[in-house]
Amino acid sequence: MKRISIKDVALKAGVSIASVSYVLNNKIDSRIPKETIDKVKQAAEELNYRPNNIAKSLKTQRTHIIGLVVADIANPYFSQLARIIEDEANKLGYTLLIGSSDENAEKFEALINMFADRQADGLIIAPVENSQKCLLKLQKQKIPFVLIDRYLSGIEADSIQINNYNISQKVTEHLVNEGYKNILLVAYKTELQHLLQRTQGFLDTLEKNHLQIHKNQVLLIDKDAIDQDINTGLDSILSNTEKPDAVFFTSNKLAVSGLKKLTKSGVSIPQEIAVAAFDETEAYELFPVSLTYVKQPLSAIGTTAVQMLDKKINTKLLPLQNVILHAELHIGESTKSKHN
Amino acid sequence: MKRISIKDVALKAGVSIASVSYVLNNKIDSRIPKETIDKVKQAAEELNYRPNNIAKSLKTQRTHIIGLVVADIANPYFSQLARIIEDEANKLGYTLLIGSSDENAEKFEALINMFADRQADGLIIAPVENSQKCLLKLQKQKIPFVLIDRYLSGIEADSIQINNYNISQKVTEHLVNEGYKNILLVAYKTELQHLLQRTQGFLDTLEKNHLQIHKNQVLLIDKDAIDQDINTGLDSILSNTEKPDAVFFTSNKLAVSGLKKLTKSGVSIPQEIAVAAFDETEAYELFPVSLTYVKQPLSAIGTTAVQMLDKKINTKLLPLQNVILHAELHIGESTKSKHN
DNA sequence: TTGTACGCGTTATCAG
DNA sequence: CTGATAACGCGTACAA
Repeated sequence: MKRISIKDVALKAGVSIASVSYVLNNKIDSRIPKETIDKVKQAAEELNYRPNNIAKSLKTQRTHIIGLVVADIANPYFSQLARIIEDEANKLGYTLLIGSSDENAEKFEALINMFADRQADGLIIAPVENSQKCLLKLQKQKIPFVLIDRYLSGIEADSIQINNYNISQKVTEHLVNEGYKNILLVAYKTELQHLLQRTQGFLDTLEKNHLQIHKNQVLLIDKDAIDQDINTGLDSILSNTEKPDAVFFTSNKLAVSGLKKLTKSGVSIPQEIAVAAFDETEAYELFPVSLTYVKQPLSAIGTTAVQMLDKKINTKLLPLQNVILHAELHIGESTKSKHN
Repeated sequence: MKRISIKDVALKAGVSIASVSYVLNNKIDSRIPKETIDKVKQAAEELNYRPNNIAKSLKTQRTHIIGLVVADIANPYFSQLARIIEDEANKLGYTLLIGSSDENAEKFEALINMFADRQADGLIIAPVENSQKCLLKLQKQKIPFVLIDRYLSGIEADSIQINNYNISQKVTEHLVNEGYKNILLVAYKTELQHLLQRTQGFLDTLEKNHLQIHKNQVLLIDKDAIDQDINTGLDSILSNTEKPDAVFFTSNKLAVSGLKKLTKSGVSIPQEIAVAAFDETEAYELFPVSLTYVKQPLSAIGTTAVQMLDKKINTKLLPLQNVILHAELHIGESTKSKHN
């Protein structure tokens, strides 16, 4: 019981291979008699013919595969996004290949190469630090791609970003307005632009509000040792005489780790310390206090990414496009002002 | 700047394409002179030759692609599992294709067909209700697959399961031993065997301990309306005179939804009602009381699934294998006995 | 409508 | 025994 090929269909229908191909691809410009069409369709049906995508790809140079590179598919931010991308990709006739880079430039490059070797039609990429050369290579190879979540300085590429600087300002402003004066920012040690913007938005807003910035204003965390750095960092800061009255975590993982730590340290939220976080995750829902957090437009990011990529795949020489989508601030009890 | 093909390498090295193929695939049985080997390797290197996987697949009938069908990649249980499977698959030289079925038999079939059309070498599948015919078709097509998480009655297939019945007994026994006498089970309305076993393990343990089973002992939830069903279900049960003193949730999503509801209803855990849950998720960590939960051996499930599948792909006529892995009970504060 | 070259490796076969 | 030739896998699309 071997695979049914187009040849078998042609034989059964009593027509040529070419006719079968035309009929099955609806390329009936050259008016093929209705009779032939019916014969072919019936034969294909009866034999349960399934075209061989591999042969098709070999000839057409298209695979209808989209590769998605995320930092870690186990991170809810990326798995939620992946799900949205999967659905949109399927809708447009693509199959999704997913890979996790672990924020590691070598793994990242290996993934990109793997996707390139598989001749994915295009890539949706959350780039990691120091992946510029890799992306440049991709551009040289003319493989269409769209950056999401992050972008890199020194790379001119299509991208979808959110208003990181702006929303970070908004969060900070909200905290300031609620009367918090010593706000701690917890951020990653990183050179990723989108994360630096979050920090910058924070700092600029403090300054704008004439709050002086001291050296412990920002706690930097190594992404490879989150729990540990949070533990020692917060321990040190909490034992200080000048404890912060609010903490702003710039990612979901930092927030989850930080909230665990604060709880374990017996800090009451928001009475003792207020908390604001980035991203949205199931975990926030089980925290006893409803959180103030930055809600990213995941659906829009995912669908836009796929649609942009699809357009790039089908159109040569499209002008670069950098879409900025807007995250919104969701206000919860965790930043309820002390003086209200 | 078009793709470099094997022909280009042969030309540059001054040998035949056959020799290039042999050298690059390390098929040097027929002792090819070292000189030729070096020339080929150098030419390939200089031209930066990348073999065309599509052409290779067309000939060899192997794609080195594994398809993974989960209920929803956005569910942390599946995304964590997917990550493990991804890593193991890569280690064995496969690329992972992921699809979400939404527990929907039609989507499920569409995914399976898509993967079959892409000629995945094998599939790792979390089957949905009423997908028997689809799996039988797969067997007829001789596409190797391994079932995970669930299995279906009426299907003889390789599978990896956990000790659902047993661990459910263990959880129930733990609750009984802690002195709880009116335990509510929250489970899905379903015919999926692995979930029924969880319920059965629960019921049998009650019986064994001479606890009478009343009609509200099990709250059945529609998977498509979890929050809603949990809300109304728990409302009704909590307003009863005979309130349960413990609740056992049989999945992570049920637990998260249920814990939200219990908290909102002002139920104190475990003083008023104890809670045990299934699966492990980040969300549990932010719940103010450390939870008692069933920890599935995700790593073992993922790696075993890939290894079994790999073996099936490479060996015809392997005897069926049903691996049972053991989940463990993790005991937290949420089931701390009242009389201690 | 149809014959057929082509996309690109793999591997059986055969000549040197 | 080395290594080149060519059939093959299967659709696509141009030329006839």
